Amino acid sequence: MAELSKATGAAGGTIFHHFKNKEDLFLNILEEVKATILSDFAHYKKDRECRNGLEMVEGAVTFYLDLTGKLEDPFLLLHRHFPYEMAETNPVCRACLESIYNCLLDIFEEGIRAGQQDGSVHTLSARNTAMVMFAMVDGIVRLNTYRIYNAGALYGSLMDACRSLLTDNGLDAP
Amino acid sequence: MAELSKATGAAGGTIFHHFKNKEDLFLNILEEVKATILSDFAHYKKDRECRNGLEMVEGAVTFYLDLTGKLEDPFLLLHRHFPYEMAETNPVCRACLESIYNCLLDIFEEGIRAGQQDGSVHTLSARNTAMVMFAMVDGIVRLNTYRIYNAGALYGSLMDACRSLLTDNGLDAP
DNA sequence: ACAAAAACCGACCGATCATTCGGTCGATCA
DNA sequence: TGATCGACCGAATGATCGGTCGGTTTTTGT
Repeated sequence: MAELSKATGAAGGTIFHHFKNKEDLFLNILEEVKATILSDFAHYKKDRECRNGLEMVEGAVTFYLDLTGKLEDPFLLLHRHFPYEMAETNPVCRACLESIYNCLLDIFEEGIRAGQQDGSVHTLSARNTAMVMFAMVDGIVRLNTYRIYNAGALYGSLMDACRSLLTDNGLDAP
Repeated sequence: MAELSKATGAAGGTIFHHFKNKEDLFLNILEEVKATILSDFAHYKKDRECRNGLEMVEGAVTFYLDLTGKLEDPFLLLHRHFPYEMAETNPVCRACLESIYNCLLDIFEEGIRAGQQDGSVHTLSARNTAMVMFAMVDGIVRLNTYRIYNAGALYGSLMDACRSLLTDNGLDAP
């Protein structure tokens, strides 16, 4: 709170004039993060152009990488443990997190489904594949922010991995 | 500290008789986590049997999934933000984290390299592919522990994804 | 058996925490 | 002009935090 007070220039007590308590403050921040991500996604969705489903997924990966770069602090927040701990008891927090993840996952899933129809993607369960891909991309982003390795050099390999995930020989099939 | 005191049955002051301060205490815990993981890895490495590199990698994924299930608390710690924040100023902490991640990554890399030699794996950069695969597997584990989704049902799709990553048609090639 | 050492206790300390509250200030409207 | 309002301040609050310390108990070595 002291840091926030200094950063905003507002006195300590003023913050509690606008927010009930710390939890309420955090929830407002989280809602704003959600709004930003959903809005960025809407803009991206509107003016993207791609020839097939595979390109849509590739665009989604690039979009996510750009997004995490542009919104470094919000994603640092989403990579912390606290919000998920809070979500276990606070339904508002849980709903907010689910909205964010659903939005991010939908970008991948939509591309996969489109690719399945036009033949550019060979995979059975679109949702499952979307989650695995998201886990992969987000895992790289995390490796990058924690700077144990220079994972920034991995973006090329990451895109290659995504492509081979989607264009394999039907290993998902029973 | 109060929780720890209650859990161990030791009085507050007694803990500080054995550890210099909280940071020292945390570092000791982290070192023990490292020792446990490295030891578990050594045992796994000793009595595994696999016919080729691809099977080695698949075994590594299964090993990692088992490990995160068995050592739920230690991996919860590794999925928090704090250790990585501490690693930025504390070289001991950083070295400890690097040891853990190097160990985990090496399992994957070793299998990939073996597979490249026996022809069961088609990929160029073994280290990069190992990191991408690790990010994917660990990403799924994180999704699972945070319980936003029931990611436990994804282990099948995860293994499929790993296979198609390793047996693709050389998309990694220039 | 006994002394030295180590382990242990819990009251206590200062610092910091989130939060409260009495009061100031400038804008709005009668 | 004067009354009412919300925004704002910053000192004060009690709770909790990591850490200390004097004294007691247990273990160890001889």
